[in-house]
Amino acid sequence: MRRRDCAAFESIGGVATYAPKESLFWEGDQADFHYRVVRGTVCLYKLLPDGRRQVSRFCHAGDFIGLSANAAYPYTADALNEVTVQRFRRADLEACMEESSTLRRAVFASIRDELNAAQNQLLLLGRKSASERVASFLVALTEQALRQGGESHVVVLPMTRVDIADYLGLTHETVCRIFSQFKAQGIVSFADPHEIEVCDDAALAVLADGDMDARLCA
Amino acid sequence: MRRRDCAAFESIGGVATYAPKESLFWEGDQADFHYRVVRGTVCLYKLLPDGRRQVSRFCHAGDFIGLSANAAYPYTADALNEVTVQRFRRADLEACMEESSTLRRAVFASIRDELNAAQNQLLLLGRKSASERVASFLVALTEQALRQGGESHVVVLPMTRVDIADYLGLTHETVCRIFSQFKAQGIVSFADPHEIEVCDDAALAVLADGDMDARLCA
DNA sequence: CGCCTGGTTGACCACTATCAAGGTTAGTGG
DNA sequence: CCACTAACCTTGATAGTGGTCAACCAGGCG
Repeated sequence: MRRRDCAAFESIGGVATYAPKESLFWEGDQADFHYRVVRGTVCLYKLLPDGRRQVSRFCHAGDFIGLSANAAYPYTADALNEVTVQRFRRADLEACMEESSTLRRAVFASIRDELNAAQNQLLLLGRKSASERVASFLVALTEQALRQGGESHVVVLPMTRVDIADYLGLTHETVCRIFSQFKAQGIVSFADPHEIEVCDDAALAVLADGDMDARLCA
Repeated sequence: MRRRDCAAFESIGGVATYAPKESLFWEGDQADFHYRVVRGTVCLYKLLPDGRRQVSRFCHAGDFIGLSANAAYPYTADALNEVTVQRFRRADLEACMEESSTLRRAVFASIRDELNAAQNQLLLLGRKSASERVASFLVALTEQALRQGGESHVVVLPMTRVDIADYLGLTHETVCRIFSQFKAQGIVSFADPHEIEVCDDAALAVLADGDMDARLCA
């Protein structure tokens, strides 16, 4: 989105900040606002009545939140760390979209990316083993770090092991064990559990989806 | 979408038919077309290199296919039975969307529904037990049958046990076993494995997500 | 008639969840 | 500055759900 195309868009959005563990909204709340992450990481999740939790997405700078909502939010959104967001009244964003085809395309592209990511996650949850899931997670994080201009192979994890487990459909114990196993195999290395250095990204890519071709691209 | 709002939309779409097991397109194909199902059921799925398969959606009459595609289709689409679709050149549909805000809203609502469904499926695959998955599947099918004006409690399954298993992240043996178990418990009943009568939809709803409140709604 | 696909059921086993204990770190209050 | 506490992380032992392997049945089609 070029600046001039979304002057109205920029103007309708107020800025809000949230402390770690604070909720932007709860599943079932009336969805009056859309959000866009400016800084920090937001965790979106659904709960079953007995407390089982599935994290559907971690949102980083630039990501929209709430685009898929109908009347009510279909998930809860928690800030994982210090988070800054733009916040728009839904009606305002929709009005703006009527005006600007550029904004329309941006929003459309965003929701399409979200859908693609969800479909990849379906494959992960439905068919991958625990170590494949963790490897896929690390691969996705390194790719994201690269896109954001990161140079080193160190991935920063703002979320806890429980958050990761609830994202990957595992338990936190299993996530721990597999991180340890990858460490023992020399695939990753870390002292701080929230800063993981990827030592062998080719091996990780192979583990992620059994694709031997990934090695050729290394 | 009212008829007059989408005259152009109707006019750009050619009609195509596919035989059972025929593919509309393959994952990785250049995504030149969008589709809309008129009749029959289409199965969308992704494959891992070793052949493991995850069905991401079954598409019925009215569903759009391919809206989430970027340059390439992110999944393969197979006809499960005799299928009729409308087929649009992507560029044409996009041009039409620039013109008609009604079409835009319809497409947007469609992709939003798809995203919501995917997020529910994430919860199912990540956190539900085998019997909860099968129960959820049957509940979704009965709800869909109701929306389509169906009166009886008989659900028609155009897909095989393998398709269901690949949708629910299980094996076909497990799906069979749980159908048999539900039958033994008097929750469903069937002679033909593709026509399942739901005898106790309240029990099914409870099984689907452990929500005891579902009983109150019965 | 015989093959092939799809469905069902059983026996066994592996992967990952569960339960449990201990370690580390950060934050808090004395 | 240090003791205390509460999260969070890690590792081990055990168990259970669902996968794997195998056999058999039914129906459709060449």
